[in-house]
Amino acid sequence: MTDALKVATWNINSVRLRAGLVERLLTEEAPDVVCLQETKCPDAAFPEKGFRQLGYEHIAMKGQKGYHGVAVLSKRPFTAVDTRDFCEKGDARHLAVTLPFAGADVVIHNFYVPSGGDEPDPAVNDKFAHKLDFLAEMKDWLRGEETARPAILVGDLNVAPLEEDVWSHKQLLKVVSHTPVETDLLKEVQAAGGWVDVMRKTVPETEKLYTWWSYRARDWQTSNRGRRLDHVWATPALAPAYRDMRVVADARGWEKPSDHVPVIARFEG
DNA sequence: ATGGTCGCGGTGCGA
Repeated sequence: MTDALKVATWNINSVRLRAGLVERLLTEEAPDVVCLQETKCPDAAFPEKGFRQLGYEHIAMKGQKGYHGVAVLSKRPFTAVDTRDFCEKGDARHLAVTLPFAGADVVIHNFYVPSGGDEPDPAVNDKFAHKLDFLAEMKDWLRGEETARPAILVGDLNVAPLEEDVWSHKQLLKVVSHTPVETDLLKEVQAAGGWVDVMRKTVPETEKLYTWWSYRARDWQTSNRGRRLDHVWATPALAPAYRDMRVVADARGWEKPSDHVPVIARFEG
């Protein structure tokens, strides 16, 4: 007997404003699990009714007013829900749900890593210092016991680690999201836990791959100055179950879009 | 050419 699991991740940039877009994704793609970031919504105001009506009856959320916020919508019940307060700032940037897949309990981590502001110098920019601290804490925590089991990590990591994860490696070397200090640190997080960057199993590192296009471009599609800020990782125990993934780039052209698009990964075991 | 656009909450801040 084989089991299949379709996991989506999407920085929605206000779940209340774009609940209709989430419902469109649920209807058109029917993922088993959707991890949302930047919900910008207190838990009491989360627009869950429409999601439940579409069969996503299991909802974990960690919201805060106006900023950040993560949530997980699922067709399958959770056996556990946890959150960790990275950097002890009280920010809503992490949720971990556990659910059954192929006879085992799989942990799905949903992350919203701090964006880091404009100036890539931790000495003068507290937001960039926070981002580096957050990534360092991920590196220390997401290893050993935490990664010795089947687990998936998704989310907006706000770092485009590879040269072909940005429209111009050279022009973005001093731009927050692609500076060497960040890309090196993100690769250390990956290596420390043995995490596999499964998106790059489907699209080789030599090919461009983006999940985000700025609102500031006149025409996102024509200028196509994208970055891969959203990621799907799997532990070595789960990586063999990975099948494929798709970046739903069309969603950048939907009405009143988020600046990020969904990534949907499929596992079979 | 080094700008530009969003969402939130309430006219500035974070992304």
